[in-house]
Amino acid sequence: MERKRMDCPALPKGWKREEVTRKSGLSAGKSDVYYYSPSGKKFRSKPQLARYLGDTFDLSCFDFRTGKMLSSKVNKNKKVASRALDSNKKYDASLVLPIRQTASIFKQPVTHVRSKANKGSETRNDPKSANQEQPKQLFWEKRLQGMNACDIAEEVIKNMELPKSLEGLGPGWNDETLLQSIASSLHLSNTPITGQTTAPSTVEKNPAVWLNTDQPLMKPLVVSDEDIRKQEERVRQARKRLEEAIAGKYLHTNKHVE
DNA sequence: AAGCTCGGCAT
DNA sequence: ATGCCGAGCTT
Repeated sequence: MERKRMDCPALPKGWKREEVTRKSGLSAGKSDVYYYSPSGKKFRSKPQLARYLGDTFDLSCFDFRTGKMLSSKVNKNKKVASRALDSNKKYDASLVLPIRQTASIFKQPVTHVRSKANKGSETRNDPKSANQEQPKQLFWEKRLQGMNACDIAEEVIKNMELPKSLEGLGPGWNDETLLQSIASSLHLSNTPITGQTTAPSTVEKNPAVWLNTDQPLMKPLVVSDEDIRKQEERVRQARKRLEEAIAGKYLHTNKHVE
């Protein structure tokens, strides 16, 4: 059987995966999976790998046997007690987002408490308060960390690449949080997305005062006419490829999807 | 001594 | 059923 150390795209660069089929004994035919660090150290279990990587890399979605990121593993550690204990109901913890569950395209307040004075008269689903600002937790986007879109086979879809002109801001931002932050803003707000207008250093010093929660955690961005023209061209090209694919001319050219 | 392999416990 | 790791076997 093959004993090739293959690159493992789900892990950081330089990590290799190897699958060795047992060729004798009671367990003949079964296989063992090993990983090799960039430095060549061998790993033979997920706990061993996790111990080594520590906070460096989140293995919670990582399937050791297949070497792929599986969304079915998301939230497997977390539990929602009341529902999880109700064994009659089918319940998938991975479907519960850390944000409100209502259709978020429209602003739908759940409960709005005006003041202590008129307790008992909170408005619930009051249309009048629908356009009022809802409080947002600072850096709430962090709760989206580690969540991924996935396809029907549960394989995690790689994050899209962001233009390098987009720069995040806030404590420990990275491409993942930036993308999630922008996506959330586009989804939740109906105002233009322009980024934070306060200097990044000022925001970091006192977010409670200077952070604009309507805007994503990114530095201000100017979109030029040139950018728009380029994007229009990309869309045009994509539509053309789609048209051709539908026409059946290129049934097997799904390599260059953008 | 280090690396490889399969058994077998634990889950 | 299979993930994990001990330990015997090979190099």
